[in-house]
Amino acid sequence: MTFATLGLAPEVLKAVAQEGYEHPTPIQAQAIPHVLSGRDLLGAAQTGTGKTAAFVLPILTRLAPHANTSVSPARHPLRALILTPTRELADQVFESAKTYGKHLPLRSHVVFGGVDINGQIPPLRAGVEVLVATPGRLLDHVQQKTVNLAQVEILVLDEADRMLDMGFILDIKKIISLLTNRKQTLLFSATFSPEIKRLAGEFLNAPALVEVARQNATNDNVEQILHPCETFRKRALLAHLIRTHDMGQVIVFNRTKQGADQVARDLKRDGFNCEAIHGDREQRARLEVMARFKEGQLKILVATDVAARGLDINELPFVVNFELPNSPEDYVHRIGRTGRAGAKGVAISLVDPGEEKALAGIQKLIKKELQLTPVPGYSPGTTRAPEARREESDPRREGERYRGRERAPARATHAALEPSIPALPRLREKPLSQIPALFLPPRAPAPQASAGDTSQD
DNA sequence: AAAAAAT
Repeated sequence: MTFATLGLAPEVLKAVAQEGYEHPTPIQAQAIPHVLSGRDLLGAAQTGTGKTAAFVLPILTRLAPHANTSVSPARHPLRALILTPTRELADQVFESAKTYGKHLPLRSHVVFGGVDINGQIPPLRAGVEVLVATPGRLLDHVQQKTVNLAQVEILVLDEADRMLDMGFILDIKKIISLLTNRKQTLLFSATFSPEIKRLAGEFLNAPALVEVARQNATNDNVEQILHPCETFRKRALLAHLIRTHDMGQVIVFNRTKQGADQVARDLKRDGFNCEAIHGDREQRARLEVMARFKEGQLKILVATDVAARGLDINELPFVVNFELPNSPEDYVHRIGRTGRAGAKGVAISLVDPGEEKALAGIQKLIKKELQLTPVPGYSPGTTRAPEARREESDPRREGERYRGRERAPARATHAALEPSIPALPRLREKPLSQIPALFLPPRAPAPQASAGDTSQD
């Protein structure tokens, strides 16, 4: 199967080829013909499956025959609208539209909050065929009459589950009510709650169903490791894990913005190449941090759940949950940042005693029993230093207890834990000098150098 | 109870 057989416009195919893509991913192969045919679509897919291109490519193709180069706004009616939950995702989808539409005389634009609205107005006035937006700022533009939605034919609701979680339902309904010329609606969601089904039932017309990931299930490519850890030891354990695993790049998820700042500050102080991203940071800083992380220049991204969904980062090998998320769905999304497109990934979660309830919810959602693996020296009841661990353990004595556990896996609670589970299988003890990637280059001794950059604005 | 998103 190649892109050429899918019926995409030659200009689009050219851009796809220039990006180095030859073969569509499963969701692209399934979705593109449906979108081209004009049918509504319900897509069950996480980001990283090639979902964005699965709708961007056929939408550009559908708009292409009518494309013209006139500068008159009347001749550039807005025809495709893509709504996303987060600003970063909007920007990312926009980049994709720009890239794949570069050989077409179509205009794309993106609007989201957190940046000056005045800068967004001239391009809108000049006319764009494709607009990517977050709901709040789009409605702001609608009120200011800087955008007219009446000619929109194609609507995409990207990460619809997230938009509902974030309380966008009324905004979305309001926006849809303004799309009086809507002919085709595409709805993508990673999970399928009753609310999503209701939304789909209300706004989709006999949709084609395209599914690439199992519903509410975690990717088998992701190895899930959980370490019990007292809250106050978590930061030390995190540093230990980063030092002893060859992580390459990693996102460290936190539950709160303050927590993310704190962790980032600590890691930075220890010389780690890291930055925090969360909703309290300036939009410009958020975009900058994301850009550096995607380039590979930044190695450790300390994030809240703003980064849990939608961000498409190539081949991210590791994800760490410094804290478990408040909602079990977010756990699925977080660990979905790794193990992408066939590659193996590892998701490590640090679980303190207060998080057992959250853990139970996660296990219920993913229908999978998760084992807690203590890390000696960091987990409750384990006191030996990590270095001393392997030699000192008595395999036979430990084995008895461990084998019993394997036959009837203990529920993953602290109460069930014994301080005796064998060493981490993946632990790679390497001299720090051999894994410099995670560290910043040594800088000139400037006493003030580390102050300020991650702290809140 | 937290995060995200319009100001």
